[in-house]
Amino acid sequence: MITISSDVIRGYNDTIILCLLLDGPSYGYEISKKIKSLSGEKYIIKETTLYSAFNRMEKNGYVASFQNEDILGGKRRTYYRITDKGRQYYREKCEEWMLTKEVVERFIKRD
Amino acid sequence: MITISSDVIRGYNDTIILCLLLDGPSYGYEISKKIKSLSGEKYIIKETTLYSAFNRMEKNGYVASFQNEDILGGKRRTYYRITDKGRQYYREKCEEWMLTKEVVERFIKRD
DNA sequence: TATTAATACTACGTTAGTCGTAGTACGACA
DNA sequence: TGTCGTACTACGACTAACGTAGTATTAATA
Repeated sequence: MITISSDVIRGYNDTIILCLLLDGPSYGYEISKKIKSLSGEKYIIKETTLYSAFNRMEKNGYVASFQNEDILGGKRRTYYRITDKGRQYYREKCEEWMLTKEVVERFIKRD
Repeated sequence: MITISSDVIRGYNDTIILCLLLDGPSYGYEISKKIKSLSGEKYIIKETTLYSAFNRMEKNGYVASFQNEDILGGKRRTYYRITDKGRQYYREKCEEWMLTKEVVERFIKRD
């Protein structure tokens, strides 16, 4: 089965994560499961990649984190929510994606 | 004007270069001009990126280089031609592109 | 004819994202 | 009691792309 290598998806990890956060706050493990299932198991993000993306994006102000203090039989987690700045960044990356798609196809399609 | 950042196209530089070499042997400067014009100036590859891609791909056996000994008023250049292995790699990357496109759109489109 | 612009590279150290490996800790279930 | 799943964190390695700089030849222009 063909899967997606980290090299080719690299530029879109942040965008994918932000997109999933549009639905509401989430945390590492949940995000990684969602990426796996929504991609039809074609892309499995590495834990280290995911958590370093969270750190990077928090530094950049695209996401904000909080702890789930109200643990009702659950485990302690670090939740992330998307910020307004993150929403803006997401929209820009979507536009860039449309453009990238167009341009790459101009080269790819000529086979 | 929106342009394409190196981060998002990163995974496809080699594929784009190989694609242009399908037309026949070429060299650095020519490839960079072609990328610029074919992309509608939306993507301008850096010289260092381009030449290091050539080196990498030659090491991997995707391209082979030769000098233009027969200079007729032209400059000395290093030409690259795509190999069979490179053609195979190109085809694989095209398939991976189709898949990546599908998967990324699954996330991007939900806005 | 002198100078500038365009061509065609090469060298080198830096940065940033991903990776591999490893380890911690808690809860559920058998 | 032990294993599996969950939910992370730490750390060093790797590599593609970057910025900057410099070299050398040819073509165009003043």
